[in-house]
Amino acid sequence: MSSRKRKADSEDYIINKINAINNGFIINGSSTIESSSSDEETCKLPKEFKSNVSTAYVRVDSSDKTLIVKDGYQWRKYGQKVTRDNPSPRAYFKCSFAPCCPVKKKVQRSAEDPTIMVVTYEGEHNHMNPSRPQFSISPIQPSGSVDIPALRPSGSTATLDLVQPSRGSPKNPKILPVQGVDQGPVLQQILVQQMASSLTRDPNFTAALAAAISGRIFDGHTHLDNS
DNA sequence: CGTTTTTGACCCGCGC
DNA sequence: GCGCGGGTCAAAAACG
Repeated sequence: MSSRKRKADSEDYIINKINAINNGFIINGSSTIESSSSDEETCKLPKEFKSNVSTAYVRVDSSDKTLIVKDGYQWRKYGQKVTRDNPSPRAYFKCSFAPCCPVKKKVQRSAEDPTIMVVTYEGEHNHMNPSRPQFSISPIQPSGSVDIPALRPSGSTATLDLVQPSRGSPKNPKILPVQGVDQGPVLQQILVQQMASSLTRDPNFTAALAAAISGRIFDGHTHLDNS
C-alpha cells in the first residue's frame, strides 16, 4: 500500500511530458455508427450498436507508469486488468462528466514501446467538453489536456491501420502499431505539426476533433452539458 | 463529506 | 462442455 498516489502528480507529469515531447498520435476511427437515433441516448444503455471506436496513440515517456491520459474530459477509472498480450496493465475509464455518458476509454501502454500509450475511445460524448463547447479554437490557456488524435484523411495508408478491437481479434498478438509511428517520419511530422498547432491553441479542440473524426459529434443534439 | 481510486471477484463470450 | 481471457461491478480506502 505504498502506491497510493493521486493522479495529480502524474497528471501534471504527463502533461509536461507531452508538451515537451512531440506528440505523435494517430487516431484510427472505425465508425460503426448507426443511422440516426440521437435523441434518446441521453441516459440509456447503449445496447444498440453505437460503438465508435477510435484509437489514439499518445507518445509519452516510458517513465510514465500512469495510465492517465488527459484529453479534456473527466474520466473515472472503473477497472484495471492485465492482459496476456501486454505486460502493462490496461486501465478502463468511464466518462464522469455526464451522468450517463456511454463513452468508455481504454488506456494501455504499448507492449514493446513503453513510450507509446494506446488510448481507445468507445462511443461518443453526450455532452460537450467540460471546459470547451464544441469546436472552438481559442487561444485559451493550456489547461493541461493533451494527447489526441491526428486527423487522418483518407489517402494515407502508411502506417496506421492497426487498431484491433478488443473483443474481436482472435489472434494477432504481434501487431505493433507504434512502430509505424516511428517509421512514418514524414506523415508523422505533418500530423504532429497539425496536432501540435491544435494542441497549442486549444487542447480540448483535439478532443472535439477526435469525436468528430470518430464519426460525428452531436451537432444539434447536445443538450445537457451545463450542469 | 463527496468523489475518485484501488483491488478482487464475478460474469460473459469465444475457442477448442 | 470446459477453460481462458477480457470486461465490469462492487466495496473499501484515500484524497481534495
